[in-house]
Amino acid sequence: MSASNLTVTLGDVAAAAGVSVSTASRALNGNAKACRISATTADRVREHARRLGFRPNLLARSLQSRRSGLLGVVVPDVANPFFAAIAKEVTRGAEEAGRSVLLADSGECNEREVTLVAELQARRVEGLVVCPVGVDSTHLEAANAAGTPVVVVDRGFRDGSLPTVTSDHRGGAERLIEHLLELGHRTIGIVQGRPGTLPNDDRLRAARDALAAVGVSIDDVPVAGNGFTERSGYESAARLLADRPDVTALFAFSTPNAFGALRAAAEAGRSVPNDLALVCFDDVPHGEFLRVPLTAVAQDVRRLGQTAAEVMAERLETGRPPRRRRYTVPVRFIARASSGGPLPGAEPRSRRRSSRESLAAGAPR
Amino acid sequence: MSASNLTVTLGDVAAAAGVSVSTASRALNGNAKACRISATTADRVREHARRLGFRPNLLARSLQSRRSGLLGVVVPDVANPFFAAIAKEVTRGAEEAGRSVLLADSGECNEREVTLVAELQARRVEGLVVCPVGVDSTHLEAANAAGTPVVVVDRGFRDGSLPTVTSDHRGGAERLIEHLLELGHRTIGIVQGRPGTLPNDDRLRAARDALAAVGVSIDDVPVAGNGFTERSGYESAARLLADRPDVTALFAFSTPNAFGALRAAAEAGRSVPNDLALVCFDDVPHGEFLRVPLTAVAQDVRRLGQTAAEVMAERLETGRPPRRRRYTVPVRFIARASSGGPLPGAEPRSRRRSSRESLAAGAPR
DNA sequence: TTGAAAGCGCTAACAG
DNA sequence: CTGTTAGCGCTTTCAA
Repeated sequence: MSASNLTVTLGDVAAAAGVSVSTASRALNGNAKACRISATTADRVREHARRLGFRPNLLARSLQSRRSGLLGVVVPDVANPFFAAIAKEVTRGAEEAGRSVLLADSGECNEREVTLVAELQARRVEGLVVCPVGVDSTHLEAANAAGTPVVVVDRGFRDGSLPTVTSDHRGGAERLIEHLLELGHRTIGIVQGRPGTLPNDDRLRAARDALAAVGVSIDDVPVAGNGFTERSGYESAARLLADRPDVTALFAFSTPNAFGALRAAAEAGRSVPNDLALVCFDDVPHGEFLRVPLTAVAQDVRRLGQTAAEVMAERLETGRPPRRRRYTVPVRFIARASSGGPLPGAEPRSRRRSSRESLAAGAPR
Repeated sequence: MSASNLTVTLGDVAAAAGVSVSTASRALNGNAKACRISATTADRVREHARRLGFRPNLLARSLQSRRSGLLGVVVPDVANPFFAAIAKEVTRGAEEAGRSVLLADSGECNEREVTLVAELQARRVEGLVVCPVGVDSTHLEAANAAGTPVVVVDRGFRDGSLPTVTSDHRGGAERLIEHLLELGHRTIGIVQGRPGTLPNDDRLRAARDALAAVGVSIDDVPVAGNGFTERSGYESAARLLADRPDVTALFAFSTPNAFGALRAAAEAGRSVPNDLALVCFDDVPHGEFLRVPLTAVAQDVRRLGQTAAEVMAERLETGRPPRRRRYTVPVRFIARASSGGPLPGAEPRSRRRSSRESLAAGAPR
């Protein structure tokens, strides 16, 4: 029996085989041919390595080769299926490239993110894929400048130099607003997520723009909310419905926001979609089994992760900086029951094809 | 400006400060006092370290100290919220203990799991938390024996020596069956998950036992299914409903299984809960917004992960083997609409308090 | 075809 | 109080 033994070193194998460590190293690394090691010697070394259960120490190898084979991944909440899906695709990509993933959870806390990034750098990760908390990017810019390539996913920063992969937030928001406009809605309440983050602000701006385009003044667009959570959705929707009883539709910026809004609507005695239309950014798994299936814009989370993985892989393999700074992944509009039918008394209005839509660039390839 | 610079070594700092590397090392590791380094020297070293942006190379430190500070985590599918939640808790626990997590995704493939475990061992992880694919454990037993402590979560192995953290599968299954029995059901179809895995087989056995206890012969319990997926749920439920039109209730072993069964029921023209009761193991987030809220047994996923983290932490900190081999986390029964009301013509039957229930042991502390 | 030796960056005995 | 020395386990010139 040759149970693998973590304490057996290359030296032990070499000794057992009666060769030097350098020979053993060469024999085991397939450099046999290249380094002109005799077949018999190579076999002997391999045989002894097997017998002793030799497992090369990757820490030592990394130290010497200056290549850790590690990729750092930082997300605000691993338990969130959205980030979990991204982590999965990135992990898969890394493993295909022979790298392992060091996963860290920032818990939506910027300071923690800073610490974690430093820690990962100390472990000499070769690259960093980060879904940042989103308020500050100096630590990421610094890491990138210091030679650890950084790719940012989901949330990002309006300026700066980091390659960023996001969904087409603007296109998606615009599409949802257009949909509501088609149905005759004009007073649309916005249940936003976390202000200051790029996805939130992009969606908000796009929504306002789309409304402004049909003459709805910005003051006539009630907005509330302070996070992508159900709680924020509930509280802000409740407030919105109380303050502005004239809203006929709600646009929630996340599914938790939408579920919160659903609760608030129910408590306010407004049934969806009859007394209130509801649309949301992000789809919910098994949405078809909901009591009120939600009209939504689905992000292609896997593609988000894959794109990040590809951008990182290219950066790592070629050593060249990324081709672009922004990679925008298209979203998918799904009309379902929650947005209801045309508002009574509304003149039908056909959807004007959005200029953005055709711009939504896919990932390379 | 002192941008952190990954290429600055301890030697550089020492040179700049005009001391030897050992002095520099001691000054920076807080061993100043213990090693009687003069305060001024220590300060000078620290100052230069800061100025140069020195970041200690953890790979080198790990190699020398023989402590990688790494914990390996292997799950069948990171994108699955269940495993993501476990990964999160374990990650949190590891980070609290100053360790980083190497995350790997086995993709439900046993061979891949074997490879990944070997890879993680090569990276000298100090411990391994694994949600195994579940068919073979020799590689895990080997790792454990070779000195890398292994903790198994969710799926596990009936025999072997690995400490295992699971939900109370038997108690949960028994509870659901009891519930259906109370409502008067006697012909209950089982939409199982992946046969051969411990959770599946434990649930199946408990369900059969509970039915046998009221005189339902094992041949009268139709069972179908080959995975925890929606597809398996759909196909097996369809088959079950076709072959045994007399079933009045279905017990799905996972939420995807349940959603599949829901589709199959709809296609078979049986509405839930009126023409067919449905219960399932595992809860679904936002279950209250489903058209037919599902009666379920919810696993305490976070506690599953926390327990695994604790068991691992204790093992790592004390060096002692775990106190027990099985850690069973209680589940929570939630009655909702999908199981319907009492079956017409069924004599009411009060629930016999299960012997298992009181046995469901919590995690230590 | 193989070995000796140097060194990756760090820590820790052991001497001063 | 601080420097010297010897590695941790591996790869890789450079010689032989």
